[in-house]
Amino acid sequence: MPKDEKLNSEIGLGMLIGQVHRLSTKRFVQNSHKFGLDISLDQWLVLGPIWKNEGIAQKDIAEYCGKDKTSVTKIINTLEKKNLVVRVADQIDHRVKRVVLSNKGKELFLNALPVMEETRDELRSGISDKEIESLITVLTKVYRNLISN
Amino acid sequence: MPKDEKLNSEIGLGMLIGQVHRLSTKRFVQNSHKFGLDISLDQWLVLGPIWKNEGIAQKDIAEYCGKDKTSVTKIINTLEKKNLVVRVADQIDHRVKRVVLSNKGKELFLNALPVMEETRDELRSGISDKEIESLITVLTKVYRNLISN
DNA sequence: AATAATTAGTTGCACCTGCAACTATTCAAT
DNA sequence: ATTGAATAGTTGCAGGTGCAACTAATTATT
Repeated sequence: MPKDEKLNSEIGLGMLIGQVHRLSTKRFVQNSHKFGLDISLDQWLVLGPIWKNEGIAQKDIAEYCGKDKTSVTKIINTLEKKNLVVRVADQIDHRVKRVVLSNKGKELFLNALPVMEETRDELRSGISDKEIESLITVLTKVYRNLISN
Repeated sequence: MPKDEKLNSEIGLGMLIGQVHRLSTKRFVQNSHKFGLDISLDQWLVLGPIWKNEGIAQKDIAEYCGKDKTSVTKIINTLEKKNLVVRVADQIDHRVKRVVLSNKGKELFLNALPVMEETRDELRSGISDKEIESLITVLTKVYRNLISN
């Protein structure tokens, strides 16, 4: 049974979103390997706000990349195991932990930028900017439907 | 272009898709609880092809719902643990295992239909059919970009 | 000041995913 | 018929996710 037929007729929106999500995270990892790097999409997503805001608190990371705080805890665990970041206890509020990039972490982040580029281009290949824009517009509406409990 | 801007535009679409995916699977589970059921979106997705095609082989389930064969193996493990399906060895080709719904599985599938309906309606609330259609069209293009290795 | 409510982060459990390596079976080529 | 390639499914490992329950620290209430 040809994949395209099934696709047009019966595949639902939810399933389509799931497919695209899984395939694109997979593609990102594959591309990172092609560039000689070893980083997952989610690790990259967590690295981002730390790059932009050295010493950001974990709860703010969670907010930035829309992840659960437990997910952030665990991703930072693996980033710390890889010596890419360091947790520093806040000296004023002893509950919060501030996360800082190591030199290795900064290096990896910069090296991963082209991976992002390439993955993005592969995703959008043959699709006009106008189409991408409308995609983002509608997807954002769906997002808003979901985020409002 | 300043690095910060570039970063945002690069991450935008992928992150949005990730959010929508995670939030919608979450919403499905929440709704299933609201209906007094206990089923995950992925379990539902695997149940579907078995419902439509009693005795379907696992590799066909994987193709139908676009999942890895190992994922299918493990989801069917949990479905079997929940007594929703049964694996039956094929009498001709001893490699394949055919999966069959139990009565409990059939019942759950039917009871979960309204959960699907409701989740779908929540996702699409306030969005025109035309917009959804264009969303699916563009997303399908992205999908095709990704599926062609 | 003492108590209660919030907040940041962690942990354990159950589930989903991808990859590589593996078993067992069937099919193809000689 | 024997060997070799392909196929169906499983397993182990590492990672990501959500939920509930938990610790520790801070803030609000009285």
